[in-house]
Amino acid sequence: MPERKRLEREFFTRDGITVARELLGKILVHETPLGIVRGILTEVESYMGETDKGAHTYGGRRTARTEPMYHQGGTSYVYLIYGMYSCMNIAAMTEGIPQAVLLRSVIPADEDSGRIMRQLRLEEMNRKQLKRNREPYTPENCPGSLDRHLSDGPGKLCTAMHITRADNDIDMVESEVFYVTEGKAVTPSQIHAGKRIGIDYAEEAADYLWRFYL
DNA sequence: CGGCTGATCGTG
DNA sequence: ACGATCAGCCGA
Repeated sequence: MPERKRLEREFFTRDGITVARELLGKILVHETPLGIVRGILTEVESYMGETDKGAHTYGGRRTARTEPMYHQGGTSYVYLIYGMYSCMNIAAMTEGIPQAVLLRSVIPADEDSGRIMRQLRLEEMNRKQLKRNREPYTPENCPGSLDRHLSDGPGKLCTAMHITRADNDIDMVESEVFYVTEGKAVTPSQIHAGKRIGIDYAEEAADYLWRFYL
């Protein structure tokens, strides 16, 4: 199979809504010690700078944590949420304009990727089993929810693709191991829009249709 | 399938 | 103190 073309700077230096919609169907690639993991992006959300009450950068909050959102389009922004999960974003626009796209869901792009995602998610579930003093799951006896919900949420996506805060503030246009490539064709009619999830505190911004999914 | 809840820790 | 969440548990 021919190598897919990587997305260049021009793709990411557009507004956060355009970049979000255009990312659907593209392939997120992470080269890890376990092998290359490829996920087809199926759900994303836009976070639109200093005026978006749902965004970490609302009101111009520029701190050590939010700094990557202010960097040029194509920069990764990975942060810890609820003390135990990572969330992965890609910055849009140019330096100084803190728009970003939260990556909410992928499906494995090939069999190898599916195997790696399953292994990483299983390891994560077993760390919790251990703490609860329960028997670890095996690839055979694990609950069906593992496959049904392999990487269909921002935290699960990061676990399945081995994305941690070590991957924060990476330029995904230049990186050799963490980048996005062309994927499958998506037509406008395949793109659905809904309210963003988990930002009830954002008042009217909680109702904006800035979540996009296939 | 939908609703509820505890877990857990870096950040400001 | 507060989350851009998740899994497990419950009832329908």
